[in-house]
Amino acid sequence: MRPLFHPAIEDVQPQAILHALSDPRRAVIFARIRSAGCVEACSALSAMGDQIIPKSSLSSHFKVLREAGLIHCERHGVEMRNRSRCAEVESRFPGLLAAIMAAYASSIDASACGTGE
Amino acid sequence: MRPLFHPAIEDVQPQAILHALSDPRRAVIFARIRSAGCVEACSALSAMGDQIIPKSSLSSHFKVLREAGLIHCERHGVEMRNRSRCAEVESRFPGLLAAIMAAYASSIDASACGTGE
DNA sequence: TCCCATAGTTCGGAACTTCGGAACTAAACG
DNA sequence: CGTTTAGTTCCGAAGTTCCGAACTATGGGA
Repeated sequence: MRPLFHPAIEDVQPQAILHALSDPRRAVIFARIRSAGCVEACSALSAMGDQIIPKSSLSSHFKVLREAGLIHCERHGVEMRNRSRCAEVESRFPGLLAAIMAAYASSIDASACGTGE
Repeated sequence: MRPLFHPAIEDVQPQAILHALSDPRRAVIFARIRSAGCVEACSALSAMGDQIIPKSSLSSHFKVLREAGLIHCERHGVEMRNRSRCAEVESRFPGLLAAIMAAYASSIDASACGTGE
């Protein structure tokens, strides 16, 4: 297929990161890759809570995360290995990812107090 | 005219903030309101560098920022006074705005510093 | 080797969002 | 009351996102 494009860390733009993470489903995908440390296949992420994300949507979410500079994707046999690029992003934009992920975590906490989700 | 809607701080969602600030023009508008401390009229912001933002677009950018919980808008005579809600947002999502604005500032530095995109 | 299964990508159309000009509303002032 | 200034609403064009169907790439058997 075509070689996957990954931006150099110095070309990563804050608006791309914010846009990528402004979709809650992408934020969850990224959170999982980030906390899994290094590797997670796309298919492992298709079931998200009670809803299923179609493959084509998942693929484009991964593309957005990749092109924003948030993850690194590499083919390994038949599946894709996804690593977060947290360390690089952290050195370019200190505190950004931590603050964003903490904000999501606290808003999930808050909504868990009342309703399901 | 209409009673302007402002979300309560506990209803503010991180995805709305990220979405609002993922547009560089809105980020610049917000940065100016934030650094001006309290008040800035819409019209003061229509000239942005070399490009002019039409009134209707500006109006909807303000609406997005307001509904994301980032600014407070109030009519004063014929013009609008816009205050940032930084302190409230900071107490709900500590470090978030600072990290985002610092990221933008550093990416502007980097692009001003020689190459440009 | 060929065929199949699995994992992801691309295509394309429907649904949604954003942009911006023209028309509108609201307040201030003569 | 008419005019000016500041901002909003309306609406069509342009752009983006979503997701099913068709496609491509890789690995494993017969």
